[in-house]
Amino acid sequence: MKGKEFMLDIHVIREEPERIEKALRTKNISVDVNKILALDQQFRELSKETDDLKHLRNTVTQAINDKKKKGIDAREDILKMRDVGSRIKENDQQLLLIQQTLKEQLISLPNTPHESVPVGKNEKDNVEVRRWGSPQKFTFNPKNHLELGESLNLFDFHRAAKISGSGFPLYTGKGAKLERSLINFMLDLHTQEHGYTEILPPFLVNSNSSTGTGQLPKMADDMYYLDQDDLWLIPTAEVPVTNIHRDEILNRENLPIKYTAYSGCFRREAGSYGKDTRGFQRLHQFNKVEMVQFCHPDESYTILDSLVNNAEMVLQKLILPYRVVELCTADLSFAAAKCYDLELWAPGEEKWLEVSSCSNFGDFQARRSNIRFKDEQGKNRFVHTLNGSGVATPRLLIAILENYQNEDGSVTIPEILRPYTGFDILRQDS
RNA sequence: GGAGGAUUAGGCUAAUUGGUAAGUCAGCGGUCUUGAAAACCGCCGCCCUCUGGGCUUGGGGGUUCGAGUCCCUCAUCCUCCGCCA
Repeated sequence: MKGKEFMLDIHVIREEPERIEKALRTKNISVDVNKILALDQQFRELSKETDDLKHLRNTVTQAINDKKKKGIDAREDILKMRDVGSRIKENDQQLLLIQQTLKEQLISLPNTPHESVPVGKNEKDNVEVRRWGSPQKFTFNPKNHLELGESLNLFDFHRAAKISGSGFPLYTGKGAKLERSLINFMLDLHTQEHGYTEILPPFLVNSNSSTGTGQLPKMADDMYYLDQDDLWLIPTAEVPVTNIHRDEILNRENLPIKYTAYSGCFRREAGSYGKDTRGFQRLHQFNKVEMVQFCHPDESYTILDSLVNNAEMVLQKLILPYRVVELCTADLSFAAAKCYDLELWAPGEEKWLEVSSCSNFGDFQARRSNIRFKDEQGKNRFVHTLNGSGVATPRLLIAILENYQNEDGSVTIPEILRPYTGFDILRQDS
């Protein structure tokens, strides 16, 4: 049995079952660790017994070989081994069954929160870390992004619904150009100033990839699935980009490896109908620039801070007011050990909108995906993985339209974007 | 979609035509050295209840006392053909 199937280290569960149970409880997950330990125990006992049988077979089989070479009759040994062979086969089948059950249990266990994460019961216990910029004071009643976008002909949700259904964006004219400009601006920022290598990944991935980053098995209902080809539409570039190095041993000198990638993102949003669905707030398809890093275990929490800063720079260069929120234990995603969200202020909607989520996964994803490096002693160890949005465009577009709107209904383009858009203001008649 | 070839550990490469994976390079540790190189020794895929065992030749199955080797099946890559943006 190989260790790579496990996400939480079975050794850690063996040694500190209470700590794991307690840590998962802060994530609002109740797990019966004893059930897992019992399976593990059962597996190891039967495994030992079978290994002994195999040892017997190996030695006797070698003896048969020697006898045959010397011309001695070995029929008795062969007959004996026939029985041993069938017992081994039975045991192996039983072992496989136990192993599968154990694997199902382990693969469904979420990551444990880092000790520094504030313990909380729900999203209300998230902690605001800092704010940047100050919301504009309007001398008029600010419009929301839908009113602005429709009057400026930037997008068309009615026709999008005709083509695809609700929750799919259709950008038109300067709206489409603005969207493309945002993507290019962010990619240029991360590659030129933050040292990331640009990636343009596949948008469809197989089940192994989805399991590696932790989307499967828990999030299966939230992803689009193509039954005919057994492929999943990616909910984020995190999935294909992290899986670039699945089953690889990375060179220690190359760490940290930093990738940034644009991708379309596809989410079924099952169960979230009705809330926050207006306009660009929640979509089945959207664009996002993602940052992914692979690093030495000792560095991951330092790198998390810089990752958050990289994402913040997008918002600062666009001069948009935002706040940084640290998620409490209960609000952490399945695979995350620690996570910060960036939220933009939207004066038209009058609320904070999440545009980025920056997480450290520790060795959780690396363990599932078997991504390792050789450490200073030449031993293979799992890397740590991190990723963060840098950033998602729909809510960024909302914030730009609503923060940069003028009294006459026009919208000024943030200065940093103008080289990309080629225009500096959006007017009704242009 | 069809035909043929290929897949051995981090890389590269062997294995009596069925007899239980041999080497090499890189890397890590050690001896030696003022230091380095060279040389030599050990480690260098995974698991276990670790002075010892077991597993591992792309994945899964079969035949056999015994499979890298024979059979079936799937995956990936290469070449050719067909179709097509």
